[in-house]
Amino acid sequence: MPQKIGRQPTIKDVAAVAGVSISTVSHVYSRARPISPETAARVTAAADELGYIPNPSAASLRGGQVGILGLVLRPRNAIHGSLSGTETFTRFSGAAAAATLATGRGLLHVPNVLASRARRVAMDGCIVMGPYEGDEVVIALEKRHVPVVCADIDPANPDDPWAVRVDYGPATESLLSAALALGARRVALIAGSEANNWTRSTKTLIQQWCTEAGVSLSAHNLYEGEGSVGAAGLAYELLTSSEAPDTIIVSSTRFASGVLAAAKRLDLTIPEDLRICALTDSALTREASPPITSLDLLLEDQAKACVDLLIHRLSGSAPTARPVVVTPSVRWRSSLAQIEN
Amino acid sequence: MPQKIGRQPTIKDVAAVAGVSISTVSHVYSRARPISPETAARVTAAADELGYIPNPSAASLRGGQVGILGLVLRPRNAIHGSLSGTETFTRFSGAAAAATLATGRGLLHVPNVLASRARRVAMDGCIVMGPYEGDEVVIALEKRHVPVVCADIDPANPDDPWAVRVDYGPATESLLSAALALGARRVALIAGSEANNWTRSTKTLIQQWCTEAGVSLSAHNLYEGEGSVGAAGLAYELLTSSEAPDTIIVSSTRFASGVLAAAKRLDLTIPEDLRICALTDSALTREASPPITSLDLLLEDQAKACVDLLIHRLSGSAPTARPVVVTPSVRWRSSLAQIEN
DNA sequence: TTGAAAGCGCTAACAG
DNA sequence: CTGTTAGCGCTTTCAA
Repeated sequence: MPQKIGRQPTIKDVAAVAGVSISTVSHVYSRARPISPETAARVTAAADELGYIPNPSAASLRGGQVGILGLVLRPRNAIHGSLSGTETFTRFSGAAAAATLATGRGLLHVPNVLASRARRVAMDGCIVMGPYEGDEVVIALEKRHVPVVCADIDPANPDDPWAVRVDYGPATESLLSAALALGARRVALIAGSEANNWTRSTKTLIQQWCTEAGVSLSAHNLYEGEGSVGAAGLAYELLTSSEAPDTIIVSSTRFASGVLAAAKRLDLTIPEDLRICALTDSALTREASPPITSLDLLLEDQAKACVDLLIHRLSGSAPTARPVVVTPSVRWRSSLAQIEN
Repeated sequence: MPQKIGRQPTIKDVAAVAGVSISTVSHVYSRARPISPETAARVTAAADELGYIPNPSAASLRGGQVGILGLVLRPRNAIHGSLSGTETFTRFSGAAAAATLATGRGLLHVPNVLASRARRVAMDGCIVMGPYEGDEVVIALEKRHVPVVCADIDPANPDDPWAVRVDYGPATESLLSAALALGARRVALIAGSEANNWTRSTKTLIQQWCTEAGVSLSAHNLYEGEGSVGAAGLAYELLTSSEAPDTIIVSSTRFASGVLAAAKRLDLTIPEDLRICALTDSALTREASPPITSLDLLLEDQAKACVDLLIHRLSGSAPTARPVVVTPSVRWRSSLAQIEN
């Protein structure tokens, strides 16, 4: 019986044309059981003739996987910001896509999990980048029975075996040591306002280090959306106060631009009068004058590790014995030079 | 009857607990018909209790859409190259993701459509960026009955109503006019080797313009993978030949870096001795010394237009009366200054 | 090596 | 406003 017009051919049509049962056609495509070469050829020919393509939704309905890994970028400024401000996210997404595609799966930017108006989409598992403390997206996803892997831990869930951990310790420490060696005595931190581990953990590390080293620290939080203008204002205020810092650490690279602007306005020489460094890297710090020393968060490594870990999780295996850790490194530039040994 | 253990709750379980029929449960989620508030509440409560989530594969099986738009980046150097070389693709992907998410759908990086080992994934439609002439991916997708929208036309299919067109004419023209006004008499073009419209169309436009303007042109093709090193070699060769160009137009921004290196090696002053411009833009041209005049392909506009056009196509509407066109603009920098009027 | 048949979880007539 | 029921297209036992 020929294919009915106006309808996409189904496995039934192919079976009819090839003169076999639908289960045979199914097995030709799923390769789940041996099919004689002749039969396979007949089926393939019939399928080609009809333009048959297995329907992925139907194929996965029976409990199979859909071949899609989800990705959710949590930081509020992801995607919607301008290019330079979102380099972190484009680097991560691009690397995650490359790693996922290499496995034959697709990578999906998942529509807002918390919005009831957004479509519910099928996925085998999901990567959540930069989860907040007790992240509601992670919770919602788990409620949907979607296995999740996080890039950087949820601060409320530090022992999650299904997170790729980011160890900010070594890089933060060498940043501070270098600053100290260069004469830093009064450090100011302009951190973002997001309740994620990057913000939290670096802040804690810096506080601890300063306490131990006997270096004074004034810590400030600024919403990332304030951008360079907001940071310039705050930096100007700090730098003209009676207890002006000699070193400013910023989280976002836009904040770095702002601090640079404030320093210029005050005619401060960098790094002599003021040392600056940033806790992430982008074109804004690389191409600033002077270029700004920054943490490279190794987003490509993080993304690749997340994809690997998620696939591991999907295989049903137990978590790896030791956690997956990525250790950011410092990109030394003239705004805060490395100590020569 | 309580939910069987070890199994995800289905619509049936919810119906049983809520004491309603499965179609009622279905309609509570699909909102396809009115449900009394009380019933809806009972259903929702039961669903919450059981942790029920509608299965997206089953929901779409009936012929509905899956809420996913696919994206395929055709140029060979997409994704796999280094960051600066792939700014084009990250800009496009990021913008496409943002535009898609804004509609409540997800954006999927589609696993290799041509590889039989890659998973077949469900999608409602697909954006193909930078199709080749008679692109086999587009053909394969259409064979799968996936509606396609292209970013930039397939050179073999110039009248495709389902493509977002990129009009390179005005920008190319003003680039060349500026070069002429600055004394250009011998132009060299180092174009990429990809058989896409960007490569083809800009080359043709440049050839035509040079012929009409009586400017000599030597056109060369170089595989994008040769990068700046390859371009430096070719540029050095050209610049030391008896008929050295006074203006070099490159397609990729890596080629621009190479030309710059060759010029430096030959101690040429830019733009006095040699004028340079690029047919796309990236950090490599923005941050070069001197900065290099480039075409901004307005990837964000292209991506947004593709998402809109694809959604239009999915709605079953006829193509728009007039084609969707994006017109790139020139970013004037010192390597080739704009004419003052 | 192949076929028959029972679903997978949900949607959408149709009936009330 | 709600229930019944027949599939959506495919996978997967169970038989042969």
